[in-house]
Amino acid sequence: MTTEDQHVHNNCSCEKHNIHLTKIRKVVYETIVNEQSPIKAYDIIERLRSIDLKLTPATIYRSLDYLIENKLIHKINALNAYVSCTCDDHDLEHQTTLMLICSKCHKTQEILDPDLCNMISSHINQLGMKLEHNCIEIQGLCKDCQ
Amino acid sequence: MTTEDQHVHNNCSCEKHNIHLTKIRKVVYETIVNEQSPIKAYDIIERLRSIDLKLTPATIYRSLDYLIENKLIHKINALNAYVSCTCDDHDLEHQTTLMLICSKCHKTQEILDPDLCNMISSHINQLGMKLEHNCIEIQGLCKDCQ
DNA sequence: TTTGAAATGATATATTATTGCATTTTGTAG
DNA sequence: CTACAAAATGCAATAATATATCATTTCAAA
Repeated sequence: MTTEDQHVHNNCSCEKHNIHLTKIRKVVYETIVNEQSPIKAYDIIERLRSIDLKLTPATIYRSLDYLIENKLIHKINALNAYVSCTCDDHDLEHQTTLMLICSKCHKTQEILDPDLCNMISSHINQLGMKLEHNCIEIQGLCKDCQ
Repeated sequence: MTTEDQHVHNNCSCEKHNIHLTKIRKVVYETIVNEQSPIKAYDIIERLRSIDLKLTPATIYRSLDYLIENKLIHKINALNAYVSCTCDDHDLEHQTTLMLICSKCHKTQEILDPDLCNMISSHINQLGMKLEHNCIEIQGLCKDCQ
């Protein structure tokens, strides 16, 4: 696999949103986008080493941080792995997403459900808390793994 | 602080539920229970070293695994830290709990909300997925940190 | 009391992530 | 264009989190 035959599927137009994808950030992002399921940081390093890009952990983690900050990817805490954001429209104010994670095959599915999120949000508001993080991880068994 | 003046607050009667708390598991559990917020594995080691109990990471992690399996504690993936379960009644079939986490002070609050959990559960069922994990982490800012 | 399973000890190592400082690249004012 | 400052990356070391393996000990049941 070369970088040339990879494509960025995310609908976000980066210029429009002041997102600055350097060569390194771009190739890290593409590696994540082209993966079927969340990929680990050191696996990204291996992947890129195989196409003769030798990046150190520091570089990778800096790219990951940037991509997370700019909501192009999510970190899945349950897996210590990274997956691209599949939201359709980054123009919309980003709302909290639900990240469904299969405990067995580790595939993820990101869903936007304003109603459910509003319920969660208003529920924790009653406790004096304010929802902040943009991704709630929910673990279960996917259709194929039950 | 000595182990003697620490008390286990969890309402679970261990004998009743076939939970076998050895001396080590007990002191690890008590260390977690007596903490105000989630504590990290290596901090537990330090805490116990200060009362002359020298335990290795392997031992600590084995205890943590046991306590998690038996639902006496939760691992907070967002923090890589461990907190005691505050559910009142372990006799009830364990349902999924919501773990509210303050992104700033890292304090947690565990809530049981059958309605909300049922909504989440039925929602992901529609996608062919089955809820499995017993704890959903939700990050935000607590009352004191806003 | 034997004995076998469970728990722990001990050591090494794997995995995940950050820090600090040097160097290079890039955007921009002059 | 040039020079400068800020941003990004290179590089090396190390921190932080977690597991594997095998020996030894503990403990409860037969």
